[in-house]
This record gives sequence, structure tokens and C-alpha cells, in this order.
Amino acid sequence: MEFNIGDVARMASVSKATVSAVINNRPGVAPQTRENVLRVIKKLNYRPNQVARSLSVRATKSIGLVIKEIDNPHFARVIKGVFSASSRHGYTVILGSSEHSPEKENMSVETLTNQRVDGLIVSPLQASHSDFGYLAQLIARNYPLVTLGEVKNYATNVVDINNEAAAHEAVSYLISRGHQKIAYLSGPAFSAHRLRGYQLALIDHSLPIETKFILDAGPYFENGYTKGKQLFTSSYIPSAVFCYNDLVAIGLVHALQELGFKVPDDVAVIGFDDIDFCQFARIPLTTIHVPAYEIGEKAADLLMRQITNRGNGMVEKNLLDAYLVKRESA
Amino acid sequence: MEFNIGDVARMASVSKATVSAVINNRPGVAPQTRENVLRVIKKLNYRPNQVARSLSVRATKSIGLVIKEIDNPHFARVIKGVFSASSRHGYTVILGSSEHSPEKENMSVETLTNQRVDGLIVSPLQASHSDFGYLAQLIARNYPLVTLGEVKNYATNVVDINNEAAAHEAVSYLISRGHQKIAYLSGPAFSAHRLRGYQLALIDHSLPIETKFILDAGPYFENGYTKGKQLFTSSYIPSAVFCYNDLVAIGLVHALQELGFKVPDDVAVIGFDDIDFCQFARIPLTTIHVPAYEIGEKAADLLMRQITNRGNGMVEKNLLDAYLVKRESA
DNA sequence: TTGAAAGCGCTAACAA
DNA sequence: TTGTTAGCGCTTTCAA
Repeated sequence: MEFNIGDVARMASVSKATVSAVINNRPGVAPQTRENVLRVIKKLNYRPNQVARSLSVRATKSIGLVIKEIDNPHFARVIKGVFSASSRHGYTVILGSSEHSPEKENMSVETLTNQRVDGLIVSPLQASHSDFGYLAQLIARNYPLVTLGEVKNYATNVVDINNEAAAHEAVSYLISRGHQKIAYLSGPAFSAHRLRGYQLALIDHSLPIETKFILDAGPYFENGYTKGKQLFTSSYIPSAVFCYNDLVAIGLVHALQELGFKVPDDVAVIGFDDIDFCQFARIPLTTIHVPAYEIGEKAADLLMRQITNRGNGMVEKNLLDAYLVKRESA
Repeated sequence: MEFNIGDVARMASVSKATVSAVINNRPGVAPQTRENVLRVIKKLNYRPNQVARSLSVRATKSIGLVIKEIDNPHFARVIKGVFSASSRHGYTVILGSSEHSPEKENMSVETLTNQRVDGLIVSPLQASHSDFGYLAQLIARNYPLVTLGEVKNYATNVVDINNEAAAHEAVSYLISRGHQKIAYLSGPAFSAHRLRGYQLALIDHSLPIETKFILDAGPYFENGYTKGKQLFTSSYIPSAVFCYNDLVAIGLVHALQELGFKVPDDVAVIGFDDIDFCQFARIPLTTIHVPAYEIGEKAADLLMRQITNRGNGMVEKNLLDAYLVKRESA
């Protein structure tokens, strides 16, 4: 019931090489023969075994994609972009998710490379305790790789936005609206670049950087909600907060409303990502728009190029535009 | 730089068979030998080639997952569930997305089976014009398969909720609140089971089924928004609408607000899925809660069982609980 | 406890 | 234009 190339060859009275040639429609097969082989293939409903092919050609036509959270619409769009570009090139994508655990990130990469994916796209955790041991390996072996964000000390191909500039823009906007006490609800491990943009904006406007206003939250609704409750029931309260991402911002707004604060009058809130929901949120969210789908697409395209010209050693940085979208929360 | 089992064998002065035994830690290897081999493996940083192994054992330790839309939080949760269960069993997941195109669904399945995934989870399109040609094949070949929803005329393993009952509950609730003119904004191809639940609820309460109130929308925000505008600017208007999913419902609420209708006073809205965002929506959405993560998990677990006891021929139906969550939109 | 050898299903020289 | 043959990197009898 499960036929192989030999069966087809036999039935068509040709050699396996010939069958192989028609399958991969290589030239140099007599029309007659080709047709005949095709007929047999159809009759047998023969499907070439990709894994055998992969072993032989040492390429799997698949790539690995490792993200941080599947259940964040931002990443859903990234996936969709990767997916669409990969399909166009005939590549399959194997998904991995680190769920913010450096160990899982490492494991995912390990698993995927063992599966011999032709290349890897990873959205690296920026956790300081993550050693990125695998990265050195991959780079040394010249493994086709693109990271969705720079990784300190490693020269990788990257597709990203300028997080620092975007954060700077958001905070500067807040300042221009008269805010002086601005907090930052950070993502995991303070999400360095956005934090830096926040700090620089304050500095540029001669505002103090107050450590009490920099809170390590996390990437989810709950984190924004919890940290929000915490911050706004304390004795020292900001008039605006810039958030690591939209989920956190939405969670925060929720907390704020429960505490009786008006957004944006009592406190202004800015998010990051511009997921679709922003416009449907209770208070339409002012946020940084990041072209997630395009990031995914570009990353996959870049990876395809790496796969085909493996080894030129050149590394490519691709920064896409992100910008502030003003809605009602700030 | 890229070593194989032969290299290890040579370096350790043993046979490939022995190396293979220690890799898969099979018993019957002298501790001495094992240790030695392990040392060489470490030294060489040897990684077994999974594709070679797959070819040999005729199993890839990977499954395929074909969903309808990646950018719907509902599916994100399903994926997460599948993912988590699969990882537990050491399986990798290759993602496919039909994007509501029967052709893509077919192609995805084809690609995945060619890649020789050990099993398949698919969220089948219910489009009437979709012939599901691949299903017959798969079933005939006894291919491990679970579908996230029943497929007419095919006996597959399924994990799902009782869509009809859930829709019935939602609509009955609306009726119990005094609504008599209730519309249904359906998903693609009217999403048969939910439509049926809607109709039965009307019938059970002796309410007429009005074709004008059954609109074929689609699965996205825009669909709900557009159809909402259309419906509520027409001359015959319902006082409540039951929606195919939360995205549609949220889009609809948006349209309603733009048109000056108050939700739920002027018109009540009920969604489906209970994605996280429902509670943060402008009008917290009343909806049917569906345990998406669990669906994913169960599906993967069931698939694993199918993979290990392939061929007992028995088919399993697994219906999880879904229930109405009352919030503020109805 | 270990090793030799055949085989998984394909591709790719090379020869015919 | 076609066929023969030798791999690709593993696993798995079977014999030693």
C-alpha cells in the first residue's frame, strides 16, 4: 500500500534513476518514458518519501522557527509571515517555543538542528542568564540562522525594528504631553533596548531616571495587571506608563480602571506591538506599531538566501520601521 | 565538523552498532564501553542525524498540525496545547495553515504526509465545496489522524466541543432575556453545527427562522464589522446577534457603536471561543467558553495513542465541555 | 557484549 | 536517453 521508487521503476520497466528524474522533473527523459512513468505514479498513487530524499541530498526543505510565546498575537503575525514566505519557497516550518525559558530555547534549537532543518529563525530571549551557548556553535558551523533581534556579542543575521528608537519615540511623546513621572513596565529581563530608549528619552529631556518606576513585569495581561495594582497602590505614583507590549498595557489599563484611575487623564498608557486588539480595547491603545508580519516574511526570505548561499560569511541586519500610533490611552 | 556515527565508532574503536546502542541507551553494553563511547560523543560534539534515523526506523517523531488561521488567539491556544503535549512525548510539530482554503488544506496534508509525519491533527474546513479527498486516503491507509471537529461521512478520531449544544445554549439565553429577533453572523460556509444549534433554539421556543437573519460572514474582525454595518443599516433589524466567533463579535460591536447602537441595551451580542481578550473588550463580551488549550492537548494525546497502537481501527470521539460565560454584551 | 552486513528510499556520478 | 552502482547515516538482525 505504501510504494517506493523501486516499485514504480519496476512497474514502468525503467530504472530508479529514471523515475527519480521524472519526479524531480529533470530534463533528459524521453517524453514517452516520462509519460509512462507518470502514469504508473498516478496508478500507484506513489508519493516520494521526503525523508529518504532529505538523507540523500542532505537538505530537508524545512526550517525551524523558535519564538517566545505562541499565545501572543504579535507572534502569531510573525509566524504567519514566516509561514507565508516559507511556503512560497517550498519550505515547511517546524515550530518551537521557548516560553521564556532559556533552557527551552536551547532545547528547541537542539531538537530542530538534530532534525536537520535547513535553517533557523529564532526570537532570542534577552535574559542575561541565558548563555546562548548554542549560538556560538551554530555560527561556527555557519548554520543558516536569522535572529529576530540582535544578540549581544554575536554577529547574526537579524530582522527587527529599532526598539530603542521606538521606545524613545513613545516616551518622548509622553513627555511632550506634559508627563514628568513616567514608569516603564518592562518585559522579561527588562528588555534592554526598549529600556534604553526609555532612559535616553528621559535623559534627553532632563528628567530623572527613577528606579522605582522601572518594574520588571513580564509579557502577559496578568503581568501588566498585577504590576499595575502594585504600582498604583504604592505611595509614589507616575502619571504615565510605557509598557513592554500591548498585552501588558491592556492588563495595566484594566488594573487602573479597577482602582478608579481615568485613562488617559489620570494616567496615560502606551503599549508596544500594535496587535489588532488595540483598537478594540476598552480604551483604544496608543502604541508602537511593529510590522510583525513583515518581520516574519523578511526573516524567512533572508534565511532562504542564507540557505542558498551558505558560507559567504556576510551578516545582514534588517531594521524595519516602527512608529507611534496615537489612539486614546495617551 | 559534522560527524556521523561512523566517526564516533572509529574514534571509540567500537562498531557502529555499539554506538547506536549507547545513543539509544539500549541495555547490553558494558559500562566501560558505554562510558568510552559517551566520552567520544562529547568530544566530537556528535549529534545523531534524525533524518537518517527516521529513514531507518520509519518514524519521524514529528506530527503535523493543520489549522485554519494562525492569527486567531483561539488557534494560538490550540497550538500551544498540541505543542505542550507533543513535546512531552518527544514529538516535534510541523505547522500548516489552510487559511480557509480547501486547496491549501489539501496541500498542507499532502506536504506533511510526504514529510512522513507520524500523525496528523487537522482542523477541517467545513466548506461544502471541499471534498476532503485526502481524508479517504488517510483513513484507508490507517494513517494516525485526529480531526478537530467531525467531518461528514468520515469516521475519524475527533476532539471537539459540542458546537450545536453550545450554540443552542447561547441562543436560548438570548431568548430567555426576551429577545425574539436574533441574527446569526456565521463563519465560513455557515459553520453547520453552530447554525443548527441556533436554529434549534429558535424552533424550541417557537420562534421563526428568518433567512435574512442568517448572514455568512467569515472568521475575522472585519467580517463582523462589515456584515454588522450592512445588517444594521438595513430596514429589518434584530435585537440580538449570535456570532460565529469572538473576533466577529468584537468587530460587530465596533460597528454597532459607530452606528449609535448601545450594547447590550439596543442590541445584545454573543461571541464564541472566549479568547482572553473578551474581558478587555470595550464591552466585555458574553461568549461561549471553549477549552482551546485542552482541545490541543487532548488531540495530541489521542494522536500519540493512535501512533502507538496504529491499526486497531477503533475511532474515538472526545467532546469537551463548552459553556456560556455571561459578561456585559448580552 | 560486540561486530559485520544488509537495508530504509532516495539521489547522483558514471558508464553504456 | 537510460541503467548500474555506490552512497546518505542510521538501525537491526544474526553470528561470533
